[in-house]
Amino acid sequence: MKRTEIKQILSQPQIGSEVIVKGWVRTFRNDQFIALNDGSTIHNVQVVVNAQDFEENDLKRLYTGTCISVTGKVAESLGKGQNVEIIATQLEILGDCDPNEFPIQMKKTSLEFLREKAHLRFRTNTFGAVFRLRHHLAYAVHQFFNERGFFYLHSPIVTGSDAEGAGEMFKVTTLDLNEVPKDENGQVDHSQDFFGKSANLTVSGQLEAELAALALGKVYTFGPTFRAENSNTSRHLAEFWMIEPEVAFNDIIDNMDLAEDFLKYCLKYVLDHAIDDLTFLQDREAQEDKTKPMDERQAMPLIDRLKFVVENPFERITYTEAIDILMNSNHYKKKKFKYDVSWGIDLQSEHERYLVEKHFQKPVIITGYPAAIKAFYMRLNEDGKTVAAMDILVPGIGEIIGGSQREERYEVLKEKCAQFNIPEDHIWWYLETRKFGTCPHAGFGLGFERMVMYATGMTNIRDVIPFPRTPLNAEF
RNA sequence: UCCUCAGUAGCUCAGCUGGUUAGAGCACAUGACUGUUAAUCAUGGGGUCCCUGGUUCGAGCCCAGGCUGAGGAGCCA
Repeated sequence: MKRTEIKQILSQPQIGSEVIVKGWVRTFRNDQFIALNDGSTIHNVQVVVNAQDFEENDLKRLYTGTCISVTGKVAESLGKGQNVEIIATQLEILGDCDPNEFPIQMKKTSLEFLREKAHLRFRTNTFGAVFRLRHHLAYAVHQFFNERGFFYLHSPIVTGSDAEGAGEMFKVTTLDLNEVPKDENGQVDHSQDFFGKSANLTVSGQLEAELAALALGKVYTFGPTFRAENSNTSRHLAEFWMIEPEVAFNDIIDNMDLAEDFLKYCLKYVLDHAIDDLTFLQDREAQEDKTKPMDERQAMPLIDRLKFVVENPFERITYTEAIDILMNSNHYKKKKFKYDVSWGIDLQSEHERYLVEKHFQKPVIITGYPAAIKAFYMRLNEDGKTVAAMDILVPGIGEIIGGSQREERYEVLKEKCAQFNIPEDHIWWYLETRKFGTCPHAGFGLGFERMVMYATGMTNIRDVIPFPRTPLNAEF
């Protein structure tokens, strides 16, 4: 007989049928009731063992974490906490779990502690819920694009390009680091390296996605991305997953529509497919909030927040309007901003938070940033001083999406390269697409973990990726 | 990288103005109970007070340096 997953037993119970369930003990209460979880759902199934039917020595091995296989009959529960339970007839211990060594307990443990036990934290309700939700979101990403005729493009992870300037890069080399070959100028001689030139881990698949979009029409990337920045925040990782759609013939308005539809689709998908896990995380957040001061608590419960985003249009404003709102705010007049506001500045975190969390209290799309503070490939507007860039800001997270209409005009792009000190021979292949059948196109980048944070309500990005890579942390 | 805060039992934490043998809850062991819901009750074992150095008659507590973690900032997704 094959095992039945707990999710199925709980959702479609067949009273009286014999089943085999396998999983990990969460609690063993009253020497009689096992709360068993197999990961298929946040919920446990209650297994009832009558002491006289089993070896006492076996029952003594049932600790939190013990892996067991149970044969038994599905029955209506006599207790109050559950509808069905399994009356055990056979019990096999598959894996013992010494409670004196196993660090995970059913009582509260801090996320910081569990982060140091990354190999075991999957066994907690919280991380079980988070990683099931992460899966659903990833699936929703592919489904969204597939339904709209996009092609999934695998952009390279190792790249010889260092032109994007999106951040510090991790070097990839097979040179002997103890005896690095040098050229006549005393520089590292990468001609002897694996690729015959210096290579790095990618910081973005965008440029490659543009190449493909200018032939396939609509593409998206969804893969790991690496930044060697020494960032120590709850919103940054050295290795994270990024989604980058790129669409030929789209302008900045189409781009905004796509991004808004995309976010709403993914959040609606988890509302429709993972409500149990969301409910657990919502309750967890509510518990957590009770320990916080009033002004740090969530204004809305998690599920309501997600529904609100799904059901309401995002606010769309220009950078210039954003600056006006900030300068006319009481907050500004009372000099509560640490950084001053004037046209031309890069918006600081405090400014973005004010706009999103205080002024609009909903997701906001800001467009038309000054050209000087944005990347070289963004399309110059007719005013000659702003670019067709867009950032989507959400409450609690800040920037979740950054995108733009791309500069498709060869001469303008060459001029921008010169302004940004990007040697043309480094990205000659990118420039060639503007020479051979160029067309307007647009795209954006979304940090997948930021979306997982928003959907789960988790407040530290290290808790929404299985094995977070951050400065000084690559143990697992 | 900068600023702030923290580090005490396996976990979550308390520890007064520097003063005798460092505490609680959970976990664990033993026993009781046996339809429990993070079961409950009783008893018990369990400590490199982050590390190094200093001040002091005396340091978990004060000082200096370091390590680690968290929050915020910058960079960004």
